[in-house]
Amino acid sequence: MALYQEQNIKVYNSISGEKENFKTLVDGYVGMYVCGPTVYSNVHLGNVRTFMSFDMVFRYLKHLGYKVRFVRNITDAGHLENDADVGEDRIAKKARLEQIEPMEVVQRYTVDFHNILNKFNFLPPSIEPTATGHIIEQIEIIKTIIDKGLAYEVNGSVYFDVLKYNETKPYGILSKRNVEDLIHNTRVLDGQSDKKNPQDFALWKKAEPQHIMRWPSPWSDGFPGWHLECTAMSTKYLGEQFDIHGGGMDLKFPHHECEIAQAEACNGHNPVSYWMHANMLIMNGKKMAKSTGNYILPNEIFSGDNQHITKAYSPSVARFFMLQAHYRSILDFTNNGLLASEKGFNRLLDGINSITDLKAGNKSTIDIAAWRQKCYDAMNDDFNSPILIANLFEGVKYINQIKEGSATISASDLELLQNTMTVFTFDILGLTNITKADNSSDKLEGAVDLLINLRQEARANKDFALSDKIRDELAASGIQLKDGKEGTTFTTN
RNA sequence: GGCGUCGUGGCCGAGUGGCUAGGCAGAGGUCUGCAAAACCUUGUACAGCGGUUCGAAUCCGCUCGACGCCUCCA
Repeated sequence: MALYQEQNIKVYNSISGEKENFKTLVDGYVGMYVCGPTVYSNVHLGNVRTFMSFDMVFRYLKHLGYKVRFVRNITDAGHLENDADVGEDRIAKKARLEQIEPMEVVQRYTVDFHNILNKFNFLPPSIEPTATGHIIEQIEIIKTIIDKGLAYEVNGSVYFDVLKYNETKPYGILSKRNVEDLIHNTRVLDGQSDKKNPQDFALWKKAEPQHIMRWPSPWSDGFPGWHLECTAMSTKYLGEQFDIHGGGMDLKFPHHECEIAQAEACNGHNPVSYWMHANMLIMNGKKMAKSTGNYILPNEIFSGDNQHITKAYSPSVARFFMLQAHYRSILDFTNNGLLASEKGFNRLLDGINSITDLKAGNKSTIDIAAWRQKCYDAMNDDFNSPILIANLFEGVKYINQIKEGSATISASDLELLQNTMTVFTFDILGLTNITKADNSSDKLEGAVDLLINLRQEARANKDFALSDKIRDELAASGIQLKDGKEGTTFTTN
């Protein structure tokens, strides 16, 4: 029996606004699509948070024994500067600014994206398709929607007819908007005279003569609309209906709303069982966004080279910081928050790393099985990582109590404790055991051990001037000695 | 203006109609030659005003405030 059959998983569905029991379309399998980045500049920390939330979801579902096909696309074309649908393609604009080929921009920032995600210990998705690799599929969908009378062509561009669609299927079910409001509240921008109505959106755009990124189509040489890419790729790899569609909260409208409309128009049914939206990472109380300049790059966190932070933080500390908040909550990025997370994370690792020193007794004074289930309950409740982390600290408390002798544990429970701590911390939360890796530098360890021994001798001889000199000078070069019951250890920073 | 989310103790951040979130910081203690570290214990709370209820910080209404979306954005 697979783990997922033993657990009662609830997922918050954006479309209903409620936590729902998680039931997959095909038993044992999960199809999950997440909107990936537009690769026109370096990925910032806010982007990372969204992808990290779904990395955690992916990891947990896999842990539960589901066979998960996780598709996360790369948007490498079709993303317009503004939604009047008259803007320039973002990639093409960047290419012209930097005097390089559009695909060079795509390549550079795709590599950057993967590098950053690797540093954060992301699992690779099952499939990572690109928009430009699916032009044919997108054209086919447009043809179908036109045939059904829900899209129209004007001057080589094709637009989705929102009002026509709304006559049979409600437009706005995800973002809780109605077309009436949209008509009254959509800003009228210059240059969108091609559209019948301002709320219509582009499925295909004719390329202007100077536009470099272009593909042939029945309507014009041009490029596909942004919303259509995700419909084409999710349909191709996950089918007309699949289990989970994720993305940032800011994509709810219009992007995901348009996806629903396109899929309904093309295939005749709702494409997605569970819509999941990760909330924003903010800084200085404002949304982190490339377009406003209010953002921090992951590499700046690793190097400490940013005005908003006082020191460098490891990727795992940043990951821990973000997972300490629920994925549906807004999270405020602060230096104090990271400092607190760093200390807490180190405490968690110290606890885990000392499990191997614990000695089993005859019986357990702690109910490990119940505690383990609490860890599952936390994740089952809409992937509540903050509660899980609170439970892991409860585990650290158990470890310390056993170490101190105020609690005892049986051999089988000890194994369960260790397994639970490591599985949830490393496999599911995706954190890495950085202190262990750092201290495995053998040469340093040998040298410091020598000094530790010299200091012990000095202390035995009550030569505290020498012992303190060794301690202080090591500290000055970033090596901190820790006197414990079992002898002296050290950490580097 | 419309739609939506939120307002928790010094800070971050969960959750909940009655029963400890957790982390960091603070306080006390254990250990130590002294420290540091580590560990143990621990106080302070649910924006304001009304209402529902035996009971609300948790539900409802209003007020104030913050943020997001409504235009590209994870």
